Amino acid sequence: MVTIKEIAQAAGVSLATVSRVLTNSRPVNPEIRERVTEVANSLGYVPNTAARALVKRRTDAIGIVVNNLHDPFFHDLLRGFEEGASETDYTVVYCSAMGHEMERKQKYVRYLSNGVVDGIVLYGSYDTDEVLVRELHSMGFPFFLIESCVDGLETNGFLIDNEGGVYNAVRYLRKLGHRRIAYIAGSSEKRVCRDRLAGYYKGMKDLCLNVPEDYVSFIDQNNREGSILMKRFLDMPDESRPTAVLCYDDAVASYAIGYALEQGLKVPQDISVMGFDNQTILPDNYRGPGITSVSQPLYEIGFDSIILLSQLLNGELKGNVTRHYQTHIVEKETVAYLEKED
Amino acid sequence: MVTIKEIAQAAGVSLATVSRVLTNSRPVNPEIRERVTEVANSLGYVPNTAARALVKRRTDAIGIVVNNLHDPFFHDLLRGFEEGASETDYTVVYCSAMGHEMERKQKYVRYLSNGVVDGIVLYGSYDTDEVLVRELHSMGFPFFLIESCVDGLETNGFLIDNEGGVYNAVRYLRKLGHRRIAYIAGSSEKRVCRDRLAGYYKGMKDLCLNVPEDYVSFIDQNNREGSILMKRFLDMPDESRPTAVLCYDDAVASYAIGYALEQGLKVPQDISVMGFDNQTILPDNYRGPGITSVSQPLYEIGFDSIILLSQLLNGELKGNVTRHYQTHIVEKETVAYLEKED
DNA sequence: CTGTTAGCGCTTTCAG
DNA sequence: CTGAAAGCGCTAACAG
Repeated sequence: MVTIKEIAQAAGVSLATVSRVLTNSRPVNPEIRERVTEVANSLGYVPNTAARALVKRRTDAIGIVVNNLHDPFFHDLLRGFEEGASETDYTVVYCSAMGHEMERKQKYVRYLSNGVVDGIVLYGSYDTDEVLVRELHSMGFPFFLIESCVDGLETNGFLIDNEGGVYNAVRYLRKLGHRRIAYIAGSSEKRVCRDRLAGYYKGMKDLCLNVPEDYVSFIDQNNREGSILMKRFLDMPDESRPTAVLCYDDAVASYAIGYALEQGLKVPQDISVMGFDNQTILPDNYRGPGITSVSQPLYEIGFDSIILLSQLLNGELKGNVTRHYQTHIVEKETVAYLEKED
Repeated sequence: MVTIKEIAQAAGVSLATVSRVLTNSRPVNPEIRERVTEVANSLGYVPNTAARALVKRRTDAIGIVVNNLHDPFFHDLLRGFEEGASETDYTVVYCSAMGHEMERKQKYVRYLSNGVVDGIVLYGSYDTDEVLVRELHSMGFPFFLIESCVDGLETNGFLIDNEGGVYNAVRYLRKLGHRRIAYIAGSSEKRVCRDRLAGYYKGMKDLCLNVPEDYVSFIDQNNREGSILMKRFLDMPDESRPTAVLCYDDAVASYAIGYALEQGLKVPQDISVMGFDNQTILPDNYRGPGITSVSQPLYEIGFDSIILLSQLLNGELKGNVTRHYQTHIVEKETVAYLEKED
């Protein structure tokens, strides 16, 4: 490893001078400046991030921590992060925890938050993340939450109106004539999923629609279970079988639709299905009809989070930033108009 | 920020003792050990990564650098990286350069390679990456290349037999009766693309098949161009129109097929199309038939690269590691058997 | 078993 | 404009 000490010796100047040249922090005799630059280049000098971070207490880097980076759900968000990154001078690094693994997520956050990056964007609403958030908060470390918040803590972040999104979806289905609307819910360990489920209940209640107990089912581990949950709905007797299935997630919707199609049914003619997120890319190379979905602006959220965090780090932002994003329904091909119903 | 100094004061011991407790590096009186641990916890101590890295000259982290992390191409590779990461104790971070941006890639590599991670996995075969590779090499920094190599440099890495893969694809198509086989090639700035194209030419030559000049066309910027290149093939007169189009990439194949389908043609009945990579997820929510493809073991490559790099860092590997992965053809739905031809 | 001390590589006062 | 020196937070000898 080449250090500034070696450069100083080779150029016959002091450490301080080399540092000044390399960081452009103070005027230096042009001749010396050139000599030092030359020596540094010829020696292949690369500044030591750790040493610099230690003394400057800043790294000019931002970290992004998510679960399951490979999930196609992240496609749009990632595009946003990447575009955002190229708009700032910050170096951007990503960390991915598998599954719900909170230990690893914590490990990543700790690794990053002390001398590796200046700020963190944390994505996700697992309840277990609360520990991390509190830790970051009490350290006074700058961070930005997406889809997450902790009671009683003033934090910067973006929230999506998940409850309202599903609520509107229920109304939308009702307007198209549906009354028997079932729901596939996500893990109750995620606030996002609970909010969406609440939106479903609220919508059904406000529209005076009946919610039989077996109209709500939960994904346990994996979105693939969407297919078996769909089977349950389809196996119900004609008079009680739902005419529409609302899914907390496009991925689940894709598996649910996939199952129906496999059974020789037509979507939406035989059953309507609706998702959430309006993901541009779906898992397992889904090839069914375009999924009508509650859309959230994932690209913008990714992009804006980087921009805002960088402004936060530069002190360009006063006070806390909390932004609420609204959703809107994107009509595609999986919801049918119901002529009339009993 | 809580430092070990503060802990030392609060616990009434020396810095060294605190360090010993926290790193478990040496025997410490159990009573003191407990007291220190307690104080550290109550103060919310988190070790400073930068300071530790500086003195230990190791961070127990690995960096992965790619272009366009959001590209669905990376899905399988990412899964491999993530699984690999959870098998080791290394912290794994990802960096993504947009497009071909070599400057940013270099910036990331420099950032990482000095006090942030102990080793880097570099993915990609852009010719411009050679500079980075040489830099890493001359620094003596441990790194691992996927799909990349530099003439005259002994490096660790994985290579895929791209040329052989396309060569076999040509033979496969020929066996099914195809003689008029066209090729859509990728950017000639990537060695991978050049190798695949070479495989095409070699295959065509060995099988004594004619390659009219307009049978080979190049993607310029974006894989979406696959559709206009397909149009060119389809617009050719009956007697010279290719019966099969071989694409350097599944993404391109998906756009090419998409165009044909839009024109009301049937794939493979009207034209056969074949891709490369056997990606499980395709861009823009492709919904055509399953693409017959030359498969490379992306998941394994991702997984193994992490494992091997970690072994390399732990000195468990002697000499350089270079592994060659073979490809195999995965038959799906986009290639037809040609009854007979003129 | 514990404390003191010397750095890791770099930036940044403070003198000159 | 330049150099000497202090020190960022931590670990690793080296003494005790």
